[in-house]
Amino acid sequence: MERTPRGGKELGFKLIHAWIWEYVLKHTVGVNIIQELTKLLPFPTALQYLEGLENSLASKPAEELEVSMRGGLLQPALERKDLERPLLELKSELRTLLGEKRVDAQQAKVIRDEFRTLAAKAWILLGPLVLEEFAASTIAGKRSLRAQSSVRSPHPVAIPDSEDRSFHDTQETFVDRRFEQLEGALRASQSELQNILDVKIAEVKRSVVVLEDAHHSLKKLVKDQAEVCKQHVRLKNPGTTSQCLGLSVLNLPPLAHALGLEDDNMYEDKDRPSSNAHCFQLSSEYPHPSNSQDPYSSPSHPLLLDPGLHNTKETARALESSWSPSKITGRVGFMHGGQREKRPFQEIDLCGEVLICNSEQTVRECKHGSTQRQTQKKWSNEEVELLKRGVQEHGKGHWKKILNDNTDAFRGRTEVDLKDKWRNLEKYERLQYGTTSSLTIEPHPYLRSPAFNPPNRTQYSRIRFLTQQHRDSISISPHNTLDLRLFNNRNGSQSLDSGVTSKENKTKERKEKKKEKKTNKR
DNA sequence: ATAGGGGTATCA
DNA sequence: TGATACCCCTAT
Repeated sequence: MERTPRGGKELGFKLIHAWIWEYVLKHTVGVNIIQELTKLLPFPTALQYLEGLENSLASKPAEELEVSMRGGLLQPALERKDLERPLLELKSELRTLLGEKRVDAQQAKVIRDEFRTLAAKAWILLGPLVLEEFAASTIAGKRSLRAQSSVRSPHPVAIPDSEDRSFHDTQETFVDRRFEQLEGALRASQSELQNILDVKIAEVKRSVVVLEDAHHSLKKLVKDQAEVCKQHVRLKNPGTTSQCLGLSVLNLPPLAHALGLEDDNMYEDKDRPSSNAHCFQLSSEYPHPSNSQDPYSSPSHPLLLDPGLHNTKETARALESSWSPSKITGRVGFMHGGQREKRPFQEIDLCGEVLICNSEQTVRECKHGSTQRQTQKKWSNEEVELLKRGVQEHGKGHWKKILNDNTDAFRGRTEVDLKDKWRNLEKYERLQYGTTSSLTIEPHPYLRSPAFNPPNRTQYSRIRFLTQQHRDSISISPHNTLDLRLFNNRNGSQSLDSGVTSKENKTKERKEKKKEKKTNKR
């Protein structure tokens, strides 16, 4: 039987060694670790394995060999994942040990043993590839061995050319040189990445400045506009002026702190904290972002502009003409559909210039001859208890049944009221429905410090609206200058007016649509 | 009839 | 003044 030339075995040895090192290098950062590993990696197991394979190869006819290889004799016994995980674990352990510079003999032995096992496994994984080269370089022409493994080495190993001096180098030199190459490449890519990162950071910083400027100018604009609006629109409840003009958004915390701001669901009601107290309780777990080390702490939300469109002078006039005070006085006490037992209406001051209209909603009501808003009626404890019992009995969603069960207690309420109340109970008292025992207060998963109160539903919907509305008109040009098409050249008022017109048109369209519907019904 | 979006009166 | 409680509208 022909003995395999010595060179073949050396090559195989080098290959697997180099591969292991490439692998380790790829997953390791510190040079000291690599140095330490060098001492721990004799690979005797792999060597033995190789010798065993060599012998069995030498004693078998070629056809049989090929069959057995195809049949899976040399197929990798491991998935790469299986190899990777323990190696990574080992690596982190090594890093810890080396970081403390206390690798005692016993620890070293454990590590060495584990690495031997891994090396053996690595050999199994790499076997077919190595053998292919092995066959080609040693017994070329005599045997045709082609490993049919579908598995490829994750890190292809450069096979030293036979003319290359490195082929004759000692094992250590070979590996060392490979390290230098790889380390150099690593360093180069790292500095390249750092450069890219620096450029990006600079860009972001510039953008932040631009956005802050924009924010300030927009804020000023909003305030000015708001002053104008206030002069022309008198609200029924002056306390809600800011609310109706959307000025509350001006007081928002820096939104960019909010993780996942882009996520629309973030500020959904279900995600809101049940109370500030609860927030406070949770704040220790989730410190306020301002406590973090982030040097790019963000400015406030850049698009905090409320056009206050339906509260402009024009709108106010339109409202006055379409909704005369006398009409309203006449309508007090109107029974809406006759289905609901009305509670007494609120006194409305129609004298002078009090304009009782805060929103489109009210406009619609007036236009269609509906009544004014019901006065609020507080839910009594009894009612709430009845509602809870009803939900337990009939289940959530069967409001009519619940209402019919207690027509007296729920006098003046509709099934919709029950539904709304239950919604609030769920929302703010974390009430669950179903079994009796589940009617409890549960800790809310929303985690936020009290210093950061997310915008409420109204605020958020405004922000969303405004962001959408102004997305096209405000943008950052490629030259990092703010493109304030809407506000440039002191044409702000004009541009804004045109915005009003379009908004009014939309409102008109809606109204007309409604009219059409009504007439169609008739 | 119900669910869910949304406005606003009122509370703390 | 922000947050909640209550009420209203409308698609399904």
